[in-house]
Amino acid sequence: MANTAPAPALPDAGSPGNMGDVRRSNLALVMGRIAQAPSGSHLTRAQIAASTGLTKASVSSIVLDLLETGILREIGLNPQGERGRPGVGLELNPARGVMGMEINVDYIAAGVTDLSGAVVVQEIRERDNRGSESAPVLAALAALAVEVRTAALGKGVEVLGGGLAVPGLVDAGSATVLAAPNLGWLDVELDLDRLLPGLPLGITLFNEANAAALAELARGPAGRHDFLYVSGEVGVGGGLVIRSELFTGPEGHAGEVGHVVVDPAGSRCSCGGTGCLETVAGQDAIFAAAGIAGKGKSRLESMSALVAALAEDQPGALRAVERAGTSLGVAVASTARVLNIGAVVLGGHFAVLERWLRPSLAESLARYAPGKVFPEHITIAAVEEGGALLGAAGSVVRSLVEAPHRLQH
Amino acid sequence: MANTAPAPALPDAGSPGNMGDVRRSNLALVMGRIAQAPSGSHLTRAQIAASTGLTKASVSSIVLDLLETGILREIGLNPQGERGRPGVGLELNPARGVMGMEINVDYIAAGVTDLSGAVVVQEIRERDNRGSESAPVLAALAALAVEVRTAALGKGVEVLGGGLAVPGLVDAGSATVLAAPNLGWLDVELDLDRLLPGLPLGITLFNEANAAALAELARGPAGRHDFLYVSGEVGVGGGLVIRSELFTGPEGHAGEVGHVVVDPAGSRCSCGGTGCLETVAGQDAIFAAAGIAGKGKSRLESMSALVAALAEDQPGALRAVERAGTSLGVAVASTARVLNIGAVVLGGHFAVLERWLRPSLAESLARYAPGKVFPEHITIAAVEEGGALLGAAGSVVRSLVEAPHRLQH
DNA sequence: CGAGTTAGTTTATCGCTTGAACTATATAAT
DNA sequence: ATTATATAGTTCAAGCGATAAACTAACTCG
Repeated sequence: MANTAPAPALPDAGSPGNMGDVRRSNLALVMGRIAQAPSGSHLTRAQIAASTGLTKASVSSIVLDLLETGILREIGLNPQGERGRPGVGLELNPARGVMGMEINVDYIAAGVTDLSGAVVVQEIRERDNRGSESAPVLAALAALAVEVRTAALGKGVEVLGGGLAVPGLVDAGSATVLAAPNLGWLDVELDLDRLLPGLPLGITLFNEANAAALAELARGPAGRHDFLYVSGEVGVGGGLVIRSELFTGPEGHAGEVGHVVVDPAGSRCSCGGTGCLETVAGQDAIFAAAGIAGKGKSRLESMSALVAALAEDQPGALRAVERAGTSLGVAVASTARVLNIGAVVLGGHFAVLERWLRPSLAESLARYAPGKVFPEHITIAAVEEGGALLGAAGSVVRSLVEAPHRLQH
Repeated sequence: MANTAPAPALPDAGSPGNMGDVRRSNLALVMGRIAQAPSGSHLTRAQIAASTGLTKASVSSIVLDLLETGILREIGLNPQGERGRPGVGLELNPARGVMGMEINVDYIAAGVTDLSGAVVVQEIRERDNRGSESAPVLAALAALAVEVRTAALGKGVEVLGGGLAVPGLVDAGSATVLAAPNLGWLDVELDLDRLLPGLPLGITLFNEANAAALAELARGPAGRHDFLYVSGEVGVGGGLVIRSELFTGPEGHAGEVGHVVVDPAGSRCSCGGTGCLETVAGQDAIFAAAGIAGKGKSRLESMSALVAALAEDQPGALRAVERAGTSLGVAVASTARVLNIGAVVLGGHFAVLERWLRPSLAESLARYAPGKVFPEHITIAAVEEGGALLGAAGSVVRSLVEAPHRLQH
């Protein structure tokens, strides 16, 4: 129930195809058209038929199914003025939504968006989760989630499914957090169904950086289908989006740019490796190199101190960030060559420090991947706050759009 | 006609699905079962029905279609001894094959395999293609291909399609060699239909390292679905296989391990970058570091000289190869982290030098990607000669197996 | 030789798309 | 107002492909 990994619209070779598959595929096709239409565009059955290539008869039948599930809604208003019988508009039902959740080092969060991605409710609760057992954290999150769900229901939005983002390696299939060093979690299997029971779509587990990358895909500039999202947090995470799909690799945790080797002669990393990007460009590494004491300060305070130091042109801070930019360039260059990726989106502290990071990053990319990653393809994340939460929710919506039959019966 | 990129068995969302798609999907399903059966296993319709989940009636109808295209054959012989009516065996028609072709720096080659991958004819012709215009090279290859085709026909094998491997960046869609530095080709669009006209499946263009990786997938140890193939030639190329699929990235040329940065302070690379793996582990780089003069010697001669030097424990040669191994380790470690890949297959000169390369490579991997790539997952290529050729041919066969309807009518 | 067993084909049925005919509802022309 | 025209959406017969069950075919066993 909880394991709703993004499934292909049509069955993978291995199981026989039947006419039900055709139906499912066409349900997804129609659903996709409606989902990608700009809101207020008054899409009609006839238009869908024309743009998809399906016949009007098929579209009518498919739309009927979708209306019955409740994810679609007819709009009575018909914009007159054109000749001929006016069509009935179709749109995603604004009374249905999904919940995004996040567990992070300093906080837990939950929010509900409707199916078009608009935020209905959102709640962040500070909580020091470092080294905490998973049970109390999940209990706190469950309480928050129930609150947020009733708040959404109060606004007329019913929650169909959920996504949970966690800062660590996850196995979505078994709902297990394999390793979240900053939380101190190792091989923790989460009982997601108990977190928020009775959701028709269940709850899916995501890696935080991957979820943030997905948010960037959904909410960033249109037409960008391939990029590397680099998430600067305590560690350095990454999310790879290739042809508008999250690329997760054979075991589901690709995109770990934080552990690309940027200096073979570098220092030891918490992962056991040597010279990883994280040892130069992670938050702790930058604070240390900039001479900002971390003791007693929260990460947010340290970050403000760093920005202040940079604004005052303090050489130590400038040098630390410059070095991070150069190393980030090396890591991105290597990744770009191996993966044939030409665009980079900076998130987390890399977005905050972009002004000071960019020169050395651009220079480094020009040196190590000339003609591959151009400065204009280095951008900062469009989503500032709650990226992981929004990305997790958005991904659940997307998987629903790609397999709407899951709501039937 | 020529652009037969491996297509999914079922239509990508975007075009309406109809019952024809179901048929195509099930044709591929049945075809797949027959193709993956060990030769001589006497697969029957009933067995296929049982293992695929299709009904006997459907299988019969599908098999009939496949027999009509000529890719399948019934075996009259029925192994008696079991009770009940004996089934008729089905197998890939050994009278059908595909042609693999290769253009490389020092030679051109063409060969025909049958649909089960067995080599029917193979011909390598030495030819210095360095800096040569594409037209004469293609003319020579066309002549060779025609010869090989008639030779195959003489052995009763009809060629259905072909694959051409080239050492450079290619765009399979437009049959264009974007850049092949070692040939001196830049943006050369190939007229593949003229190379060998009248093939029902056309001819597909491949990158050499990618094709070799595919050969490794098809002919290497069974059960290995994810690996990085590193091809050591004049340059260092790579092929990424993920979940038994070639991963080519958004623009079709992922896997370029040769240009991962292994030493930010390293020397300039022919690609314009700095400190790329190729500047340390490419053939020329190793020869130079080992003190083996390239002047006047062919690459083969230089390689023999190097192996001889290594066998004699000459320190210069040992150091050069050790350094290459260390750098290869850095590049593989970075790649492994970004792509979540845990196995490496060494091809080209890396396979030849494996004995001397392995210690430093293993040590390097232990240092830079501890717990990710284990020494026992570093193996040398199972295919020694003509890997690219076999891989290109095999990939064409595979795309046929995945979409057998392309031969209908 | 007949009973039992398994392979493969035939036939009726069902589900889904298609295309054409048809109904519904608007604007534009008379 | 009435009629013509245009467009939206539904209905209905036809076709295709999968399914299940009945049937025929070909072998082994006793």
